[in-house]
Amino acid sequence: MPVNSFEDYPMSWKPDFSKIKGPLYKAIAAKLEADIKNGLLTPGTKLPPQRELADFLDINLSTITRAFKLCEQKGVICATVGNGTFVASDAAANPYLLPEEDVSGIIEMGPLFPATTTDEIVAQLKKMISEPNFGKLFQYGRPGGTPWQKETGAKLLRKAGYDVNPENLLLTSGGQNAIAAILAGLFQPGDRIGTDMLTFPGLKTAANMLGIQLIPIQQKDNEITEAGLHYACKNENIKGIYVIPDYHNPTTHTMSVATRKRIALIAQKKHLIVIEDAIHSLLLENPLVPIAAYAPEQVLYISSLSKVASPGLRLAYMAVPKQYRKKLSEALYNMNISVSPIMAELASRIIISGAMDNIIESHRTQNRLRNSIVDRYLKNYKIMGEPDCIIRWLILPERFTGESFAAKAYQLGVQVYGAERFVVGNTKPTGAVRLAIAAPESLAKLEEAVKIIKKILDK
Amino acid sequence: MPVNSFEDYPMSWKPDFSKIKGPLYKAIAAKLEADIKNGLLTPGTKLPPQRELADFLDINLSTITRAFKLCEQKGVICATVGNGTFVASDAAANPYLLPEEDVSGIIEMGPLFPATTTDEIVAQLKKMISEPNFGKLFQYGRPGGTPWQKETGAKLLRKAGYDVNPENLLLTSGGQNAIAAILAGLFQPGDRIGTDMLTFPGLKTAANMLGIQLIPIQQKDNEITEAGLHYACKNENIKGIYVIPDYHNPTTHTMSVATRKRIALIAQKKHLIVIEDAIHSLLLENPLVPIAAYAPEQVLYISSLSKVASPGLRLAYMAVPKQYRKKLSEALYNMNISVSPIMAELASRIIISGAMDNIIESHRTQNRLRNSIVDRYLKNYKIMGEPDCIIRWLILPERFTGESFAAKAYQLGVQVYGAERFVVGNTKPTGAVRLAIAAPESLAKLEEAVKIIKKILDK
DNA sequence: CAATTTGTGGCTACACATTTA
DNA sequence: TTAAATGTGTAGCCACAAATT
Repeated sequence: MPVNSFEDYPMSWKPDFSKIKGPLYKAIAAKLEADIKNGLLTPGTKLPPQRELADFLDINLSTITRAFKLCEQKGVICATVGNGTFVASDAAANPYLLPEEDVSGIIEMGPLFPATTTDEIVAQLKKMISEPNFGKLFQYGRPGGTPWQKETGAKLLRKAGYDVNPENLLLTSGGQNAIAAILAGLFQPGDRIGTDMLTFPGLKTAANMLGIQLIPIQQKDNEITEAGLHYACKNENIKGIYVIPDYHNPTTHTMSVATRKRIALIAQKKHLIVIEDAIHSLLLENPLVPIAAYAPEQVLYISSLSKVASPGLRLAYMAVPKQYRKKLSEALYNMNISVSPIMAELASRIIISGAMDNIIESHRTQNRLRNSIVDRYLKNYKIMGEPDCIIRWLILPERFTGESFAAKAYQLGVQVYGAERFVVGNTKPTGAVRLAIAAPESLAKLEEAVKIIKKILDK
Repeated sequence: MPVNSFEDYPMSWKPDFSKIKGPLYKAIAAKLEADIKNGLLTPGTKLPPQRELADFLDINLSTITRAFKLCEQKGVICATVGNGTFVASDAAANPYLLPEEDVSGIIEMGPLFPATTTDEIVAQLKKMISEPNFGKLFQYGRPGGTPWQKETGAKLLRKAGYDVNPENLLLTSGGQNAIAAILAGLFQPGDRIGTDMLTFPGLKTAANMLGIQLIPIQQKDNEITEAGLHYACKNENIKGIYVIPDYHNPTTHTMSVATRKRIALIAQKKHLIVIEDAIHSLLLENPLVPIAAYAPEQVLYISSLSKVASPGLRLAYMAVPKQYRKKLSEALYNMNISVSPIMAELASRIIISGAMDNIIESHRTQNRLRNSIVDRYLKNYKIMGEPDCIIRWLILPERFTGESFAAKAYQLGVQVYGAERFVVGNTKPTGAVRLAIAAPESLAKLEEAVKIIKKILDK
């Protein structure tokens, strides 16, 4: 029985556990999660201090801590020493960026579809298929890729500004596959990874599934600060960081050389595992040198073909420091055994033949064209993103939140994603939406969508 | 300081923690793991009781328990109430069944390569590629597959004796991918899954990576017993089971109908998640009805194309009960986004066109031919496995362990895998080796390998 | 069948470090 | 700068239940 009555105290959460059965801490965690999911506790709400709650429930502080830890690992709350515990900002948002099942009537600017140029790929496949030994590719592939596939991969990465030894490459079934392998193979449940305050939702969902926590790192001008990174290392005990150096998803920001060098240096000193997602790097005409080049022993550099060549290839190249190679090969094996040998071979030929250059160039042309349409209509609004980029980041007027704008747009026939989907931890979401400019099936559809967006903004 | 001196007691492990820094339980766990890995403690060794160790080290019992729990989750020890704690039987074996990097001079009968018949597949691909809309397949695929791909998948599963609603199918990038998705999506670290005493190593490694424990279930005549399963539910608190009903890997056993029904019934009663790996089922001319058919709401049924069509397709069909569909789709998305749309389409056409029947039939013919060679030489030994099966399970004379035989065979130029690689928990490994009869590149090579094996046995 | 052995898991106690005021 | 607020993590206590003797 509580010694004091707390009925007068303003506590944001006053659960009742008088008639529960089973472990207390699990019941508390379950109730907390349920109350968040059903909207009783809204994102950003500050929970009562653990001590106060323990007192109120007349149980030990540690029992609350354990309950809260469970919820924190599920990503529904965020706790900071000295500051308190908060309901996570994205607790209510759906982080899975899947295309809608029924898209009739809706112009899709949500999922990150790239421009489509497949003729050269099909041509290469046709050539390949008529060769006498082609059938052999339907047998097992080599886990992580063959030496020649790695060599062509290295050739591609060089175009992105990273001169890597082919031996250090592993092939994966796409960028997401690489990320999942890194998380499952190099991290444990409960481990922490530092990220930008807004980041790629595929990382969020994978980390969440594997019980790995994402910690937003303090930023200035869209870049991680040195102090913020040091802080996260020392006080948040992060084991690694995830960054998107070029055309950041969703903010489109390209990281400065100074920050790249700084991150590399700190990573080396603190033995951080750096996940460098170069998802868009090949879209840049003159890519900056990646962090991986400054700290090759610390950085897992991922170069996916989805956005620069074709998502259907389901292929990415990952540069892996020697110290992590064995664990990562095993993780990839555990998840997929090997990449598709046909796709791996096809990709190699596209790279070697020079077709890849044409493909990338045609993507750029398409992207520029589409961005010029976007600019034509939205130039008076704050809209981030460069001509070669496949996304734009629209900062909204005060009166909108990301989600409210997205909902309005959906009503009028355009799907966009609000900032809430990209938010990490208890970062306050900015009022912004991401526009996937390459997703609409035609330029006309894109124009139609942009007009609708403009109309909402103008109103 | 310990009150008593334990120097006279026969303790199998007497670590010293007088000058450690950092958390005690972590130090204990690390030391234990290290002593197992470096061979100081051998597989099967009984460790001192937790109480005794706690007394000896003059610390609390719970601290030992916590340390042991860490090691148990890594799979290096196995604890049973009332019985004690043992070093895991496979703590020293390499569970990754990868082909050797340098295979020169060695006949490969280790990794589970299937027979190779690719002409029909290549022909289908050629037809497909010349169609006008082929290029569209290089865009993003639908996560989990398109409706028509699911329908053809259902058609295939019907051949294996499972009449499933296409809606309940998900496509995965192979059988291992399906397993990984199930483990990551439906289980938590620390959860337990019941298995046979010997099982597929790909399950072992994936479970190990994800912190999921495998619990061997008591068997009789190579089949899980009802009592054993009840026991595991009640006392080991298993959340699911993993079974290979047809041509079990590695023992080649095909499960009786009675046991299938029994497992289905218990699964329904105890709400077990049943993972039914039908990896070889399509190789049987008249497959038995799977467990899934008796308990469709409990069973995840996996039908991979690797062993019956081609590993290069990197494709499997998974029948998923409605209650698990969302979580599994998300898990697959987190690991791979989607299957390769080209491979999925190709597989569908192979199935619809009837080419799949020819492919499977030609695999059977090849397998029978190879098995007849094996039988010719080894008929006087205890060798399990039927004519259509791609593996054989050779029970060794007393004087061999699986590993010792495998080592001897390797010396003489044949790679086979010893029982140790398949063992779960602290099961005592039987003296046996698995022969992958379809792996040698030619019949001549197979014959050469079998001769060598016979010579070792005859000696 | 009873006593003993042995591991399990929940809750508690407490020292500590950081953040905020 | 100091004191109060607040979360973290290790170690300890204890009731319990299964397996063995």
